[in-house]
Amino acid sequence: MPTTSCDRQHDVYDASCPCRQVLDLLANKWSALALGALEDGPRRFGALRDRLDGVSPKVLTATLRKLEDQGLIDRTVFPSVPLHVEYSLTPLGADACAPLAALRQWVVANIDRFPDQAAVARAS
Amino acid sequence: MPTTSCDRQHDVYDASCPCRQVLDLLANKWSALALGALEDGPRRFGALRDRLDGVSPKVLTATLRKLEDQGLIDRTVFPSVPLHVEYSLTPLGADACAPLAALRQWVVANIDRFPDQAAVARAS
DNA sequence: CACCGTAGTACCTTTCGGAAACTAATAAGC
DNA sequence: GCTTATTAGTTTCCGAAAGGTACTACGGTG
Repeated sequence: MPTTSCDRQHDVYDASCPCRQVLDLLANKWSALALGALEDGPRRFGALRDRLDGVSPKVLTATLRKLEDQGLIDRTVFPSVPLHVEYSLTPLGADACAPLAALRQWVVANIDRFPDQAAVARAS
Repeated sequence: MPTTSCDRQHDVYDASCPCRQVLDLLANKWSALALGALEDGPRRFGALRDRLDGVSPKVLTATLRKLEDQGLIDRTVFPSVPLHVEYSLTPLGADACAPLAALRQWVVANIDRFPDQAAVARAS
C-alpha cells in the first residue's frame, strides 16, 4: 500500500499525492467507458456489460466497485425477482464525465490521424 | 491480437474499432503524465523519469515506445557523449494534450471531493 | 584501468485480465 | 416437485502484462 499523504498543494505528478490514485482510476479504459455509459441515466449491470463491448463480468464488477468506493457512482439494489441492480452517477461522477467525454470524443474525432492499428501491432 | 476492423462510423464502445486501442493507450496514468510532461518542450529520458515520480525505467521505456509507435511523440538520439535522447511531441501528440490536461486538472481541482484515500484502501 | 553518466535491458515476481463454469434467489411452466 | 429461466454476479484457471531491482553498453575522464 503506497503512502497517500501529500502535504503542500496537490499534484498528479507526485506519487504520494491522492491525486495520483484518482488519476489512475479515471485514466483507465473501462472507467472512462463505464462513466460515459451512465451519462444519460442509470443503467443495470447487464446493460453496462452489453454497452462496454468486450468487458468480462469480472472486470466490470471490479471497475464498478472501484468507482463506487471513490464516490463516483451509486449502486442500488432492487430486491425484485429476478434481482435488479442499478448503477447511477453521483454528482461527483457526473462532473467527472466532462473531461472523460472530451477524451473519448477527441479520440473518435482524430482517429484517422493515427497509424493503422494492425501495422502497429505487427511492428511489435 | 484483437481484430481492428470497425467499418461504419468510429466508436470507442466498439471493441473492434481502432478507437478502442487508442483510448486504451491514452486513458492510462503514465501516458497522460508523460504527454503532459512534454507539453512545454522536449525532455530527456532522465528528466521524464524524474518528473513522473514513481515510474520505473522499464515502464517508462514501454510507455514512451507505445506513444512513439502511435505517432504521438518523437524520439531523437543525439550521439553525444554520454548518449542523449530527447522525446518531443508530434503535432498529433500536442493535440492530444488538451483533453489529457483537462483530465489532470479536473482531478487536482476536485480532489477534495473524493473520500480519503487511506480509508478507501482499508475498506478493501 | 576504474569510474562516471545516460539510457536503457534482463531477470524475476506479482498482479491483471479473459473465458468459462458455477452460485443464489425466486418464479413460472409442466 | 422438478426443471428451466433470469439477473447479477463469483470462482477457478491460466496466460499475459505490469512492475521492481539489478545489471549492461557505451564512450570519455581522471
